[in-house]
Amino acid sequence: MIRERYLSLLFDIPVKQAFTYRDLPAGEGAVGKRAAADLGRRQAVGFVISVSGEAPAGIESSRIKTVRRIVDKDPVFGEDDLALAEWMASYYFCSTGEALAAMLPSGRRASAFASFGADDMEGEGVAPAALELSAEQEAALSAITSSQAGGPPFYLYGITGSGKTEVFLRAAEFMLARGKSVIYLVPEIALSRQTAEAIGKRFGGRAATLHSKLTSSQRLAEWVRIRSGDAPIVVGPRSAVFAPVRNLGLVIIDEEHDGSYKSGSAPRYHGRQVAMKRCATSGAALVMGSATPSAEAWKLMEDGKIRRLRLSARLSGGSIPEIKALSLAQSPGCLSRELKEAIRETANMGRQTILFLNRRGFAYFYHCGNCGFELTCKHCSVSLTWHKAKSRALCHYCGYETAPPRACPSCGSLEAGFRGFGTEMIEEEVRRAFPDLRIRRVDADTAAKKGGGLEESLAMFRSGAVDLLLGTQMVAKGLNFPGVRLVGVVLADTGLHLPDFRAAERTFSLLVQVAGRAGRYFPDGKVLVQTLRPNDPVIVRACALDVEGFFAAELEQRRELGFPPYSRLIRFTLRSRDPGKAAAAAHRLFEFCRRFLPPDAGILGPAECPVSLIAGNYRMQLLLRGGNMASLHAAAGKALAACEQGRDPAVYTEVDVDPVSML
DNA sequence: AGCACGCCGACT
DNA sequence: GTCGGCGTGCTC
Repeated sequence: MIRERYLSLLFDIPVKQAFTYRDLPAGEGAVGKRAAADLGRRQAVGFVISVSGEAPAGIESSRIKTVRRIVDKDPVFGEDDLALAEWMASYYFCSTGEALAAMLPSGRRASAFASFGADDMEGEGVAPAALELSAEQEAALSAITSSQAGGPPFYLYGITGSGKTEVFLRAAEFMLARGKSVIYLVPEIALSRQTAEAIGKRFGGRAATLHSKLTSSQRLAEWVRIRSGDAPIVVGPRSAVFAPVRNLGLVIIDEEHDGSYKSGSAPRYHGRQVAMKRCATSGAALVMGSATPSAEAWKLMEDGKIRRLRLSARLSGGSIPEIKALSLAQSPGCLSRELKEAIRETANMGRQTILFLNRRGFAYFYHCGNCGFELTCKHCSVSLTWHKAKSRALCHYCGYETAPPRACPSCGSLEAGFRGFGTEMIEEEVRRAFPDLRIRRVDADTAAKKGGGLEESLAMFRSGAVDLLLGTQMVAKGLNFPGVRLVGVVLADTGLHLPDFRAAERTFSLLVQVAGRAGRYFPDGKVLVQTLRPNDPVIVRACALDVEGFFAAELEQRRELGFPPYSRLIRFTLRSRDPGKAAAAAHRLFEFCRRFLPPDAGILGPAECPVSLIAGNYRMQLLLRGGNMASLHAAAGKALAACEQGRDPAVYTEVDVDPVSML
């Protein structure tokens, strides 16, 4: 008689516990495969992490169900993958099942794998012509190719157009030639088409690209192709860091500073952190690059823990464009006289303009000039934004909308209304000022329309059918087009005063990236930055492209305030319908943290989150801060475990290790 | 995370 | 009297 076999399954649920099932009679269950099973009243796919002949202790035999079906013929994860998932689970306080789900192809969202064949390459070519490398590029490449396993990571630091991509590609070629695999991370595949195309051209059928618009069968097929070794180079966003390549030799992180490398939902991992872990265990090299490194990376370079490879020369003779800050303080509208003149001049030359804005909507907030009242969302605490096309005020967090009051609801004054700059408002002003120009607006609203509003707009812009492109960060894609001469940043300081210690870093980075790209693609052009504070050092240094100066000042400030990179953070968010319960839970957690925290570490809060109410949930936050992540982490773990006993079930606790966004 | 069970407000 | 809101608890 065949002995019964028991499978231990992990599921993609926030439950840190394995579930035992009986294997099918044929005994197909094996470690590393997925199994469909009844979990409660629903069916779910779990990951088999162990097989045993012994009945498990601590559960009556009658409660053990039999697995419905074994999904995979061959295992989809191995011991090393499980080890990585377990590391993620402990580091990011998620379940191992959630970590595995993020790593594997049928995981809930995003990550899809597609082959990048020659037929996929449309659009203007990114010349893969094997030009000779500059001396700096050569030096950087040889530093990377001669590195030893276990050595420090490298950082290609240089302005846009200094040839980082070419060094990345050569380093990749070097690894492939030695039979090793390469993972090439890019911020968001939609925003990195150029890079994806360059890699597709360079490596053809050996490259796989990940993106979200694929069927699950295509996904799995590509995943198998990568795992089999047929696609030794993989390009994709943060989830590509899990690509099941064989014999990993190199991980590249392009635009390292980009916030999209940090996952916004469980498991809240950082692609850079996972890459470091994978490289450390596999002995692969790690190379990052950006014109505007993150403050964390900059500090590591200063300390010599990351090797900085500087690319200072601008290739192909491109010069840096004129970057000028314009004060908007006196201007009645949202376009200064000088910006209007530049738009006119550009149009007269038959060239194109891009206007940048980092906020959507017609206006920012409802503001009463008499009593100072602001209209905010009744579910969330953020300002409502006026959408003229809908004639409604709406909340960008929960979607609540309402008709805006004519008079101030607080004091009845008629001096109340919407103030600020949004894409719609600017569109209106630009259209009024330039009725003869063909203007197109691109933002989250227009891009969300199916039929590819964004792609269509960009195609029109590229072909010259549009004179002026207007929109949020996503119009950055248009910066690659040769017809562009003028880039206007409508209000540079909008992000500067957010309640986030990284606000200056992000504003600086955005401005330098915009200016750098503008310079790369139209060196004869102009970048005009409108600001209410033309003398703000962040704006001044951004306009001067003074990265060193910015970080010298910024790091000094971070050091004084004790923020990263001079400390590490763990953020707890406690949310509940009931503000009192959220606050009580936050205080309870605070007490436990205080008990377990080492003396050199501190606690910030508990305090209301900067956005204290989202979709009817009150949010409190608690920040643990310390110089040593290991002890901080241990204390957080103990505090959370202690909180489990007698916790209020009406409060949800979220943990974010190394948070990137504090909003 | 789902998903059901369960206990309080406005409808045929 | 029921339909349905979402608060609470469990999942081998």
